[in-house]
Order: sequence, then structure tokens, then C-alpha cells
Amino acid sequence: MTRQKTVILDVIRSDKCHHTAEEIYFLAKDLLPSISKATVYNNLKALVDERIIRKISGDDGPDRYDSSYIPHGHLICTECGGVFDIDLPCIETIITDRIGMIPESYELKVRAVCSACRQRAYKRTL
Amino acid sequence: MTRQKTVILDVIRSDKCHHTAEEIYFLAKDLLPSISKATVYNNLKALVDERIIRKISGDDGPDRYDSSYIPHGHLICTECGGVFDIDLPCIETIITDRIGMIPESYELKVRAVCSACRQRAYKRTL
DNA sequence: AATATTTTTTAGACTAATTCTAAAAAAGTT
DNA sequence: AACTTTTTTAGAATTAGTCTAAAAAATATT
Repeated sequence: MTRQKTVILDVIRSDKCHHTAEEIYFLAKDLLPSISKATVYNNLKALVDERIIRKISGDDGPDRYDSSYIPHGHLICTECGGVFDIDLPCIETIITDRIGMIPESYELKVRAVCSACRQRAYKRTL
Repeated sequence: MTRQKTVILDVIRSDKCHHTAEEIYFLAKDLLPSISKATVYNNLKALVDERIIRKISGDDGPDRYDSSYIPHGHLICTECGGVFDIDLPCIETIITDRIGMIPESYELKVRAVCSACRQRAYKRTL
């Protein structure tokens, strides 16, 4: 654990939203101005390999990073583009049954309107 | 349906493997040498919007395209990198129950060793 | 069928995200 | 402290994909 790796992990854990590498780079720069972009990418990859964080591969934009490695899905809002966690406890069992082995990891991305946007759309109809 | 769009769709449907845009471009070029990269990207996007094909966002490499829009998951082999279809019929219901609406679409990527690689590994131990 | 309008294609420039490189710095070893 | 290994840094390089403006093709209009 180097100073820069700690800072990167702190940034990722500092709020619940799923940042991009670029965002993490700038946030880390505030805490450790000398940090370089390559270090951010290197450490993000290392943290993913060590199963400390998780990468959410971008639907269109850049990849995002999730502070938790605990398996869960992501809802990508088709209105606002936001990424939200959704837990789907039984999915791992279904996958394991289907492929006949415990998967190394899995990623579920659901595209739908998030509840905030749905609420907003509903209010517009009143 | 232009000539180039037809060619692109033919290429995608010509075999069961999940090609990248670049691969589709070269395969389409064999059938229609004047075709340009931009046309391939434009039409792939159009075909995805029309729900004729599906995009599998790259785990590391570039995005790949699936000739079927019928919902199903993908197994990404951690040994050989191959992408294989897996059908998980109940997943859509689970998602719908969980988020309280039918999702626009979803994508499930499972990382595990494919059966061919597992077989190969097993043979090595004999 | 000729003309006008709209859509699509093309080649290549451009951009964004990520990776690579080689030297410097830091960390760990004997 | 001297040596070895690992990590960091800055910036160049690469890759995947997008944008642009002109040409071509398709479609609609007379």
C-alpha cells in the first residue's frame, strides 16, 4: 500500500457514487497534487485485481469504479445517465447452477428509468 | 435498408461469434470494398437502436456485437477471452420484480472458465 | 424522366479514454 | 549504506470511436 494507492481508495470510498478514472484522478490530485494519471489507472487496475473494488464497464462513456466488491447489479438510468446499485441476491446462484461452477465475477447492468426520474416524469403529468 | 447496412447485418449473422466493429468492418470490406469505418459504426448504432442486434460492452477490449436481440447473458472466458452466449430465462423476471418495471434492456456478463478451457485444463492433469 | 430534397456514405481529421515508456523516486533487502 | 525491486511520474503513443464536410445514393416532387 503506497501513499497514492491509499489516496485513490479513500477517494473511491469517500462517497457512494461511481466515479470515472478521470474524476478519481482530479479528486486524488486535491489530496496529493503530485499524483499522475498513470498511477491512478495502474492502481485502479491493481485494486480490481485484488478484488477490493469493482469496475463497471461503461455503457457509452468511460468506465466507472464501485467501492464495493460485493456482487450486486447496476441500474443505468436511461433518462439522467446515473448509475445506481441494485442488489439481486439470487442471481449468483442462478449463474452457478447454469454454468456448473462459481463464476470468477459477474456484472449486471440494467437500463431503465431510475425512481427519481420516474417521479419527476409523473409530476409533469399532474 | 441500404446496401451497406444489409452487408453489415449479413456479416454479423454469418457466424455465431461476437465480432468487434473493426472485425465487422474488414469482413464487410470483403463484400463491399468501398465501405467505410464510419458507416460501420453508424449502422451498428442504428441496428442497436432498432433492436435488431445487441451491443456487448467490452470488458477490456472493444465492444462486440451480438446478432440476436433476444435477452441472454454472456460468459467471458477468463482463460481464452472468448465470449459465449448463456441463456438465463428467469433473470428478466427477477429484475422486473426488483425494480418494479420492465427494464429497457439488461446485460449480464459472467467471468468464468469456458467449458473448452476447463476440459483442456482437466486433460493436462491426467 | 428531370429536378429537388433528404438521407447515407465516404475519407480522413479529431477526440476521449486508456496504455506504454523510460527515467526518477520510493520502498524493501542484505 | 549499497543494491535490488517496485512504484511513480510526465508525457508520448495507441486504440476505439466520433465528427465533419463533400460526394453519392435514395426518395419525393413536378
